[in-house]
Amino acid sequence: MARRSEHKRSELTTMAIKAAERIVANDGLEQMSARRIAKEIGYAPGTLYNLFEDLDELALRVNARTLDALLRAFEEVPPCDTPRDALHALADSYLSFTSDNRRLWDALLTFRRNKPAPPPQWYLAHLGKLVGHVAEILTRFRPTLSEAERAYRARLIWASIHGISSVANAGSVARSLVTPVDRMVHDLVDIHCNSLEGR
Amino acid sequence: MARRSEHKRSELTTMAIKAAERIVANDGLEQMSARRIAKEIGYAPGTLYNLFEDLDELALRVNARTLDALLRAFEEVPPCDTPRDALHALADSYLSFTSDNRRLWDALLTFRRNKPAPPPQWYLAHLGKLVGHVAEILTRFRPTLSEAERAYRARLIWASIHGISSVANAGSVARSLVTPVDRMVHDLVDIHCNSLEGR
DNA sequence: ATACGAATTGAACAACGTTCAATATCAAGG
DNA sequence: CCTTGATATTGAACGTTGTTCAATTCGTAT
Repeated sequence: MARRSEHKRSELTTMAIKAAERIVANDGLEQMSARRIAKEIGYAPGTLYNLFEDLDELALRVNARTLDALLRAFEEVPPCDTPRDALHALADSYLSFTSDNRRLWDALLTFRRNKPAPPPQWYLAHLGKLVGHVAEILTRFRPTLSEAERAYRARLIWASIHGISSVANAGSVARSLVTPVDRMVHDLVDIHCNSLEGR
Repeated sequence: MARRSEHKRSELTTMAIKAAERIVANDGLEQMSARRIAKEIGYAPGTLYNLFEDLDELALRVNARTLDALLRAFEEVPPCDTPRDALHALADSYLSFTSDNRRLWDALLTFRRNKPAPPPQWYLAHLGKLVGHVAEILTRFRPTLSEAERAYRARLIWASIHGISSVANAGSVARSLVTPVDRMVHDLVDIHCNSLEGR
């Protein structure tokens, strides 16, 4: 049976992605199975393989939407008077996003391709934008900093905060070591700011 | 067939753990399957369930050995003149351990119990010792710091470095953002030291 | 109306963790 | 030495999983 009239291919694709996203958000990445997605959109499992290469690709698409949402949250952070406040605002936005979307964020952190492959370029582009928000603030701290140094510094800040938050969010080893997360991130941002302000 | 004469239960247990460790170290956690472990030790899959509750328990035992090894590496770090050097030495030891034992460390970071359960107490004890090494150095930076504050500060340092290194080591999202890891960790340690030294 | 291409299906395959009745072996008691 | 009871071990089986693919069905163009 071919029901090409009910939905066009593109519709079907987004239906599948949204169903997968719903499953991940509610029950976690490990519950996102081909059969369950298929059931939720009313198609057979095999159909998914006409839309996507893998389940991996589908998971990547879900993660892409999550990254997009975080990026949108960043763009809605109101401007601040001081760069220090701006960094704190960004970090707060980050933290509240990851706690509001715990399972989706967890999926982003824990997802692994089955066959090792380099991350898609749009993935890296998204990350670049995220770090770009930090880098932009750095120009206010130190306008004379070279482009490369600013980018590096932004990555350093981003990675250290992302690291703490990921350890806290993941159900992994060291969760108990990063409590309270909020204060730890706040203090870490302060330390970075102090370091940027000259000394 | 019951071959109780060939190996006693405890021997069999360590045989299984070591086989599992070998598999993880060579081919990664995802290759550690009951059937493969059983084949490597020359027993049937079912036997493993006489020794361990789950495969999860077996994975935990493997991770325990990895944590032990890291702890031993920490204890072999030679003493340093300044606390700053001591922190750097600790961080270097951490980094070289995680890169020398990439897959084992990765297993530690990515492992998830199937049925959610609180981490065993010895797990937390191990982590406590790791952070204890940092805390000890902090007394040299600021002898007057209260016990609680010192512990918190140690966790902050440890978690931020662990975070960066885990993001770098994991095949996850943000790997490209944490290059070069060595320099990032070094700089981060320096920033923490600066912050501790007063400013 | 017919034929062709493509979408869809669902059964099938291999692999996984886990269970459990059946079996083989050991240790002890008569 | 044989019997008995307890326990270790097995391997087939179950229910999952991702993925494939021949068969089927539909839309569209001729």
